Amino acid sequence: VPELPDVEILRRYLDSTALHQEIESVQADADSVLKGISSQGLGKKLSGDSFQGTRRHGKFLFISLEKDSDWLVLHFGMTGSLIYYKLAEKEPEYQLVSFNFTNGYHLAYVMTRKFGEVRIIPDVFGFIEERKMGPDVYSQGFTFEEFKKCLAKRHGMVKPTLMNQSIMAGIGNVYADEILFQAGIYPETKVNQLNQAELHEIYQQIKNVLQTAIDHQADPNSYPDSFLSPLRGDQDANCPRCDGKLEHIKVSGRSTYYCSNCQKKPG
DNA sequence: AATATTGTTCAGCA
DNA sequence: GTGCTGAACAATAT
Repeated sequence: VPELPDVEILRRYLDSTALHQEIESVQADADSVLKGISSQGLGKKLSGDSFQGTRRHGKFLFISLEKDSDWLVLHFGMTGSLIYYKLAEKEPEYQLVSFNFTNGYHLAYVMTRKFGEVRIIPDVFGFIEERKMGPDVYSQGFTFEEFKKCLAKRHGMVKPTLMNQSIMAGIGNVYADEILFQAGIYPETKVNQLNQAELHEIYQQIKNVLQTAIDHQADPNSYPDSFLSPLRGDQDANCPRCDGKLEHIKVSGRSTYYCSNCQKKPG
């Protein structure tokens, strides 16, 4: 689930717990998530240094260091999270990497499935370029004009387009459904069939849905009653807006929830 | 006990 | 070359 709002909450969590503390050692399951560096290499790189600050682009979290100019990169795949803890008996299950601080605390990078990424990079901008990532949809610079530029000459279905990180970065399966539900757009609508009003509504709902999710700690259980995401997987849930039956289909291979009454097929 | 789930990458096709 | 779609990947919960 770690999409933009989840990663933003993890970023703030790290900011409020693990900055400016000397790193004593690092343990890492090298086979699973470490990329381009060994467990020992990572330990050697970070030991004696400390986390200085954080940045986020899409679903990637970047951590700057106080002594070294390189950055630590974390991607949380589908099931990743961070847990800051002190006592050894509190060590979380499925901890793949542990940053151990001299004050006795640990920051755990936790993940049940192993689709994640932990690496060291020289600079954030170069990494974003190299991965061909589109603009971060939560940043100030992501204006309606920018959004329209991203969609220019696109012909695919709107849902996979919103989820394509090389077009725009941050939206995943769950929030794509939420954005299109709030905007009243059928998920398989072709991008080139959207009119100006529909494009603008989608743009506004990107901003609105992500901000609302962040304001609620990316916890679906606390989202407003008008939201669709808390109802995912609930077999007999009805549409929060019209009380009609919610549909569950596959779009481009991904599980998709929508309301056939509120989100009409075009044409 | 099959099946659904999540994000990214990549094969295959237009 | 380029864009689009869907399969594959790991491991758990149901």
